[in-house]
Amino acid sequence: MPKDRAPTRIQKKNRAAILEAALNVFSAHGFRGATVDQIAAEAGLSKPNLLYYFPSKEAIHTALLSGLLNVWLAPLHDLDENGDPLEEILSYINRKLQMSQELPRESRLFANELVQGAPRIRDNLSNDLKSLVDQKTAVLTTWMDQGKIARLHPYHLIFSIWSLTQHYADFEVQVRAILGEEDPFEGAAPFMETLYRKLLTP
Amino acid sequence: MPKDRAPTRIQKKNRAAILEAALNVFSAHGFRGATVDQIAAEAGLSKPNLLYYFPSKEAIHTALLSGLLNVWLAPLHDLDENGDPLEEILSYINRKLQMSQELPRESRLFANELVQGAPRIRDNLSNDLKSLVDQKTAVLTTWMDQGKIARLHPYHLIFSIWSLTQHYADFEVQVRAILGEEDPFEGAAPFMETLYRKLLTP
DNA sequence: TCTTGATTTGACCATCTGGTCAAACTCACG
DNA sequence: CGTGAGTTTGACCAGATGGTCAAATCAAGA
Repeated sequence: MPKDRAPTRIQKKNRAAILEAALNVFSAHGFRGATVDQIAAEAGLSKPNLLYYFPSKEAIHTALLSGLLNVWLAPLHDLDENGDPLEEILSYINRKLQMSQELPRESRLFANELVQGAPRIRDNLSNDLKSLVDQKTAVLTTWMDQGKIARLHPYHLIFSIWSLTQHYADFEVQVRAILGEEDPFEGAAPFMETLYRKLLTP
Repeated sequence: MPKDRAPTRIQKKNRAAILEAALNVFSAHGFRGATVDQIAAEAGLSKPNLLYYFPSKEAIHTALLSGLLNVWLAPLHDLDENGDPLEEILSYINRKLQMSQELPRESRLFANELVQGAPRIRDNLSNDLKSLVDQKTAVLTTWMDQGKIARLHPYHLIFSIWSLTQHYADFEVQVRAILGEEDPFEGAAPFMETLYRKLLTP
């Protein structure tokens, strides 16, 4: 393990390669289903070499998840209480849908973890996520109080956005098995726009 | 392995115990994350004894999945083209939501499999599932043509129902982390009823 | 170029895991 | 109660897996 100095050129390159490989492998097979050998091979390193950069399989997973959590929550963070309510929400939905399209591995990484009870990120859920959601549902509730959007259960409104957008990444095989050649996102975007316009119009 | 005669009392009891235990373990840890020892212990059998009833870990998983696929698809199968369109769809949604509540392990079993690319049930998706969905989307399209429900992309309408209802089972930890003590399904049912009434009203 | 710290690796280890097998035990039934 | 089929188990195996370590190699600054 290198000293705690500034990372060298090689360290930067290899750490990045490892995290990229780990994202591939963990998102496709889950934590338990992924092997260190697999990640090392995909990163173009030997196993001992990989373990020179991260002390354990778990450490790689943790580094990956905590690094991505911010990326993952950014769209919700951006929801602006001073913007136009309907447009803000629709824009949030579009960003989430775009992330499902452009970052499906990240989506499945979290899905894998959550489906199995989130044993390695439970704390993040109860703390960071919970407080962010509480903050934003307060905004939603204000908008409802002002009659700017329809009155709905704010938590379930958020859940619906998450589940609908992430479905296309998390269950991509199923979506593709049913749609065949048709591009999932081409239909998804207008469907969701219609859905939330109808739902949120007071 | 016993002969292919009618199963004995002990065979029935043990096979059932194994499948029940396997449902617990596979749904909580995924195929790769589950161990035969774990399933055996949970079923109250020794590992060799378990492997006397099923030839391999994979065989248990297959038996479990194929046995549950019918249960899982039954609500969609029941969608009746001769019923009242809106009520039929709302009733389908309620049954799906109820399954999420009463059979969360089954939901997570499929979710685990799907998130990882459904390596063991790909065929079922492209065959059974695809044809059932095609059949039912035809019904939905007819209803739309007749102006009885709003015109929407029928596949995405189905996806939305799946994702919204199953979200509460598959990502239960997350839902609970955010809702706290509040019962998820108490809010989910009316939320979804409102959503789909607004969405489907022409 | 030399030196020193950073990087890489082959060999190795303990444990876990799916699966096998022969021997022992139990049960139902004539 | 004897017997043969059905059931259970301890001991075992091979391969996979996470991780270690000392030795070898490499890279960059003095």
